[in-house]
Amino acid sequence: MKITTKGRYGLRALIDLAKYSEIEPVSINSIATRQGISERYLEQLMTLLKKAGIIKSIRGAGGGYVLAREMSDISVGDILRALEGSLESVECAAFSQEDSCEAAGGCVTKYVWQKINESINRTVNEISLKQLVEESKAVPDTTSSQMKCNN
Amino acid sequence: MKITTKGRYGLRALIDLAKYSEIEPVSINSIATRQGISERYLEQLMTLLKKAGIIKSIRGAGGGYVLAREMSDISVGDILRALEGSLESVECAAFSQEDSCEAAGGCVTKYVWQKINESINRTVNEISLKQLVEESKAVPDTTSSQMKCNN
DNA sequence: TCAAATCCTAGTAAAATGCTAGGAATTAAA
DNA sequence: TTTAATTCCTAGCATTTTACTAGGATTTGA
Repeated sequence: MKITTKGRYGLRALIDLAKYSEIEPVSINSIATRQGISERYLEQLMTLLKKAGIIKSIRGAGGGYVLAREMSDISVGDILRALEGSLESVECAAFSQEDSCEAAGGCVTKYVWQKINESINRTVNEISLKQLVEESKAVPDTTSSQMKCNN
Repeated sequence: MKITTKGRYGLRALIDLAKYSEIEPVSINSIATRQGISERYLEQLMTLLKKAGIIKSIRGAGGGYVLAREMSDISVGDILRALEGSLESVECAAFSQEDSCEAAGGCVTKYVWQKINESINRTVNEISLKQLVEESKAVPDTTSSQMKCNN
């Protein structure tokens, strides 16, 4: 029931990207340096975010990444699902098709998993990247690379 | 971000235990058979539930387990936390003591993790074992050992 | 005494996590 | 046209976690 480094680093990277990409594309290297994340590892996270249509890449010298759409239109849910895969706490066949699970009728725990899933997704869908970027601009700028915290 | 077999099997086992322990203690073997769970593995889950004060054990022949308190007083949150450890999606030093984390002041993602944590815990704390047992009694009895589903 | 049960410690194969490594392809600028 | 900066792609790999299995000690009702 933990969010992995993919989600944690990736969200931080994306806030960083959003802040710095208004003028020009932001390179993996610059994000990695500011955030204290391995460049090679971050590269893989950017690929996931790109596949999900959250960021766009610009290749070649002077290239980098920019947001693929408005910050206000990107939710933390979109970001975490892109990075972590489904946020479902339990993946239950009965959720998509009741009859795809033999037990569905007699399964009680199903309701528990569904409620957890709904509450997680509702929560992360309600927070937009824009909110976080604004919060981040309002706050003193601790260079993350200097901190021990890896969340 | 997944609930493991500990939480999934353990919750099912506890619903089973609650249903069958009204008259006499229920043995690991009988739960394991009804639920199609490895006896030896279930043993370890029962230890976790016991340590958490959710069930009591009665040793020796004819022994087994019973609930340590009223079903209505046991939440799914209590059960899952006992089995999975903390349900926090991210464990952040700043949650307990703001100053125990150097980054705390400048950390933005912190708010995201906290909201996810709160929503998960609120959700599972609201569901009682009693509700699930009643639901289970109301529903046709699919022997879980016959089903492929391992949730 | 015996058998049914919990209790306790350890081991272990498979999967997931969190990286690292090497180089190919693209492109702006010198 | 070369060079340097960048993304893109595939693979490898050590460590940790998961999901068990194994062996036996201990307790206790019949």
